[in-house]
Amino acid sequence: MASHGGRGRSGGRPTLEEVAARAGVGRGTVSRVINGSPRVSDATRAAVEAAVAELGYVPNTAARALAANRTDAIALVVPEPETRFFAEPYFSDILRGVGAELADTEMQLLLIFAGSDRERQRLAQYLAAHRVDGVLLVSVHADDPLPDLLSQLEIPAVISGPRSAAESLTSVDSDNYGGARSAVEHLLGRGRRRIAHITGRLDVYGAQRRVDGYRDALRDAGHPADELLIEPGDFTEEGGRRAMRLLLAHHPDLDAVFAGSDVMAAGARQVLREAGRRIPDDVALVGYDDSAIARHMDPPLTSVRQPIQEMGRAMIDLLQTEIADRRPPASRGLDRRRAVLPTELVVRASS
Amino acid sequence: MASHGGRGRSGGRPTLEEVAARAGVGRGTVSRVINGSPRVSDATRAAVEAAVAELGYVPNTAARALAANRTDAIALVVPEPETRFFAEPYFSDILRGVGAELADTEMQLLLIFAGSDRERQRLAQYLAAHRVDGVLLVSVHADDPLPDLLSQLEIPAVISGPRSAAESLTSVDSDNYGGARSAVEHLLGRGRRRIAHITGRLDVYGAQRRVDGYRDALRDAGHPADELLIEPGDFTEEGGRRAMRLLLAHHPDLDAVFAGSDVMAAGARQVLREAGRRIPDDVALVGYDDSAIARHMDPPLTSVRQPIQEMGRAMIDLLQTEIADRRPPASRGLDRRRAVLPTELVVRASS
DNA sequence: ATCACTTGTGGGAGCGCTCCCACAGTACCT
DNA sequence: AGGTACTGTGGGAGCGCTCCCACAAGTGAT
Repeated sequence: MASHGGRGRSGGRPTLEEVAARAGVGRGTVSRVINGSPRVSDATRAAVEAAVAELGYVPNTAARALAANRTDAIALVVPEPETRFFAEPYFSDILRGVGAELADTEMQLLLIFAGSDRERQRLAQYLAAHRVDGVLLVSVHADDPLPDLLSQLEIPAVISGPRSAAESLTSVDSDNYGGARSAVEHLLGRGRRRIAHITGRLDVYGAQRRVDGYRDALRDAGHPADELLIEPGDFTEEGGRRAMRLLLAHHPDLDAVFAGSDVMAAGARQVLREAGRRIPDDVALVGYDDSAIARHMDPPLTSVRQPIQEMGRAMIDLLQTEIADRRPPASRGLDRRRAVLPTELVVRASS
Repeated sequence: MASHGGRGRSGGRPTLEEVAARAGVGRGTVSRVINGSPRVSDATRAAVEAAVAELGYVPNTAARALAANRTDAIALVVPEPETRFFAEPYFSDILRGVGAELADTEMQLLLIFAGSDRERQRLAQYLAAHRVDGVLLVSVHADDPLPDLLSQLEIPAVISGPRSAAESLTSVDSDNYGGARSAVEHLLGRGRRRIAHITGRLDVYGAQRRVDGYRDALRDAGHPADELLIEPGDFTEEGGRRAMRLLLAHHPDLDAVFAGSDVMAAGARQVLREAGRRIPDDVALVGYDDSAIARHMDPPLTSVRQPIQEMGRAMIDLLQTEIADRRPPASRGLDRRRAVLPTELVVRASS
């Protein structure tokens, strides 16, 4: 286990060649062992592994990247300013999910913010230099040029939250439609009838799908949606407050609010409380994301849980496949892959 | 400006050699231009730059890393679980500061969490592979083995928040002692006399220094500190609550609280409010960090501002120096560098 | 005119790997 | 006996740079 600390006589790090000499084999064989090729006899493998341990050999990443034309690194690109990244639990949850999935890999994860023009400039340079094997995109707006840049540079990419039903990149999504439906059906089941919806940014496809789910749930239950009860938000707490104020002003009789995110629900809650409405007695409240905010809200917030961990896992899986597929200049099929993961309603005291 | 998109005929990315051929010069000359060497005539430089633009040349990072034995990347290592990273504004502030300073550099910043044993394992591998030129360490506890590992591997490192007065690594710090003094002097100036202190984790050197500043400010003003008014916290909100409860129970006559962080001040505020104490009328409250929390608290919190941006700048500066110094196997002097930056008291309604 | 230096330039060597071809050895058919 | 196939192995070539030596050309002192 313990490396004897015995480095090559030159004081530098040991190389493949030195390991090979020590193990009494050729350079190619050591390379095969290091890379887990099956075409090595057990005895040879053992000898090489012993030499590796004795010398404390660690492969030189740069040499490997140069020779193999891959970097073993992928980037998580957040096209938002850092402030939003830290403010929104969604991002850190995704990061955690991806990180967990990557933990047993050799892959290195890079976190790159591309909120400002300057940062985007840097990112473009970075991608042009092919410093990563693939890219994970989160929270991309409909008009963002990034996906085009990526396909132009032929860099494998997976997007979380497709930009539209016709998303051209491989994508991972949660079932926004189904999640919204289950939230509204839950409220209907609790006897609520005047159910408002504070939407997310409508240039985000997932937010649209939640509106669709909200509408369809009401319609299918025989209570077609009152379009006026749909108030656009923007995923921020302040947006939630603003929307809630408008809703209260125009529809004082509402008895439930389905917010497109927990953060907006938090804003809504504040306004409701200031208006003297009790939760859930007067107005039931349901959020989306099931973030830490939901658990710590007073009262605890019913919310739609997205399987973030699984989404991270799925993103990595798909990206690895893309990377592997692209290695030979394959027939880049039009079979864009797409994963949609189920959501789960977590019922708490707010509804 | 616009790259014509004309890649080498082979469809791959253009190489130095191709740029050289196009510009009618040798490979070495192109390399000199790319790396900004002054030993190139203006005419040649212009020709090379034109060729670079026409071909859309971007240097191959792996080849450069292999040949030059450097990676142009540094890591920001956070020896904490990700959750704490996202919960504490201090980290994101530091990240922002470092990121801003790095924006005009070619340097790439990597964010690495080393909270769990598994993550530390990975980090050790990572460092052993020398995948970064240097390391920025934040929030390291006194008994952490990481600094030793770094000096063993001879990886340049700068630590933010030295572990002790005898810190062996190059360090950047804010003037915790002076900051605490100014907070206490401010409270004294407002006529407060029973000033309590909720400390940070005392295995963090900066937290100790704040206690020292608190003590000395009181002593120098002729009101030696009542040691019982010093209550240990742990930088968390819950810790702030706990400490505040104890303080109120044992010292109901206190008229001011100096908390070692804004987060703890938020916890303290909650307990004070629940106990019916008005802020600042009954009890004045001062925090530390001047984070977003301080601005958004009700009432807004007086807090000691650390020049995070400047600290980030200083860390990068010092690290770059370390990296440059180490390039030739220099006489590793014992002249450990250390920067201490001044703090500023931001007075708001809470005091 | 000679020498000594400086400036700008070209290109060889080499960084530490991966990829792949060559080949020895063994096994199992014809 | 020859063919065919597969397994395990060694080592050459080459990835795209940087470093550095060599050297031509110019400059100025002797």
